[in-house]
Amino acid sequence: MKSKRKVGNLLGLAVLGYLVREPLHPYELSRLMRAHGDDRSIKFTHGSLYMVFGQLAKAGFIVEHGTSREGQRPERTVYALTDAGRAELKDWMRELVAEPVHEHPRFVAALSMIAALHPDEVVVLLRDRLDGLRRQLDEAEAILAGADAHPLFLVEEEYRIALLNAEVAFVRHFLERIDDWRPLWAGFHEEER
Amino acid sequence: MKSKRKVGNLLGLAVLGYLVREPLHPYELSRLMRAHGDDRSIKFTHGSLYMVFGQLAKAGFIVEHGTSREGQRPERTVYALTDAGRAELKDWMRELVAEPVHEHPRFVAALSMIAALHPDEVVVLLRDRLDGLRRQLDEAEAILAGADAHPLFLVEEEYRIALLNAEVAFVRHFLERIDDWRPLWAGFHEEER
DNA sequence: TCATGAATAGTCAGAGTTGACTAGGAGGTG
DNA sequence: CACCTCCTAGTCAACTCTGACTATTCATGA
Repeated sequence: MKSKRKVGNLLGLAVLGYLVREPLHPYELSRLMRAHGDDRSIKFTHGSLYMVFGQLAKAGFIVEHGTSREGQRPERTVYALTDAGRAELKDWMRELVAEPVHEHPRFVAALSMIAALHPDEVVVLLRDRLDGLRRQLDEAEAILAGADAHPLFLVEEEYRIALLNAEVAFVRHFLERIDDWRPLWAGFHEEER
Repeated sequence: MKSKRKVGNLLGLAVLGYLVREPLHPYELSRLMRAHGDDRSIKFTHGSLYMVFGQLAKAGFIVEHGTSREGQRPERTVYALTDAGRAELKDWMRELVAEPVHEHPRFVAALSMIAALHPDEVVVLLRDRLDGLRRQLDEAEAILAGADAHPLFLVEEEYRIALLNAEVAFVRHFLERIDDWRPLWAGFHEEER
């Protein structure tokens, strides 16, 4: 019942998604994705891209579609999608949309151990965090405002903004309650001079 | 300027956080963490725990504190925190609380390629997702209601609930707008029979 | 009392990931 | 026209992680 995907890296999904339109070589895809800002949505380094192409080929989702060369540049291996690849793309997308998965954001880890820091310090740190969240919100809103694409293609940025706003609200609420908890909380830190 | 932590796995942070109270051996910590429900906050498998103990020891954050044995059970290696480990715990916690980091949830990847699916199908999938989110919310709320700990020690569950609610609101809003976008969106899928 | 299963304690192969490195071509500058 | 830097295209070693596996002991009950 453990049926796992042959390629688990979400970068593989992006590769399938681009190859559905036209055959590409890894380096060109790398430029396309950077230009399109896909590194905001999908973790992606230059090195892992070649890995993923190899994995997708081994799994039969893509095949070499010949090589091309431009000027005296090195030869480039162009890949095209297979039918199995097209099917995997659809199936994978369906799963990702329909099934929310319990994830592990870093802030959750920190919150679960927050009592390890003194409340006075936490107040300062959370204010810093609010500044950082504000910067991320500004960045995301600038992207929404500056893009001329249809909102359908910016929906992931809207989602990110929704989560950031929720986090801001949570942190503010947390800050308000720290005073009530201070007596108990500060007690854990008494032996520290 | 790239200063990286010697141990990057957040499970290492949890280990430091527990050892600050008392020396433990890996297996016992494993039980403690499961009993405390820490697997909801920190990704954590039995195997990786031994890895992380090894890494922390190599980095000088913990040291062997002798071995113990109970009955005829196998001998257990007990570890204790060092001063460097105590410092790392504080420093790491400060970073995690103060600096929000751009992360890559799976749903963001799916949203960034959502046009690859037909809008009629997306409507169905998103309703499934709402059901799943509802289940996760019920679970989290049951944990809040059933625990008798001080709210300070449940704050990570409150954060999770805040994010889940934000996602529910986002998905509902998305569903409402699909009709407006349908003409354009369905156009991408015309050539498919 | 003997089997069965659950808990204890840990190892390890294989898969995945990161980031640094190579190596030549194109473009710009003084 | 010599030099420098960025771009193109890809490889690879080292590190990390996952999950399956081993081997022993304790508890249960038929």
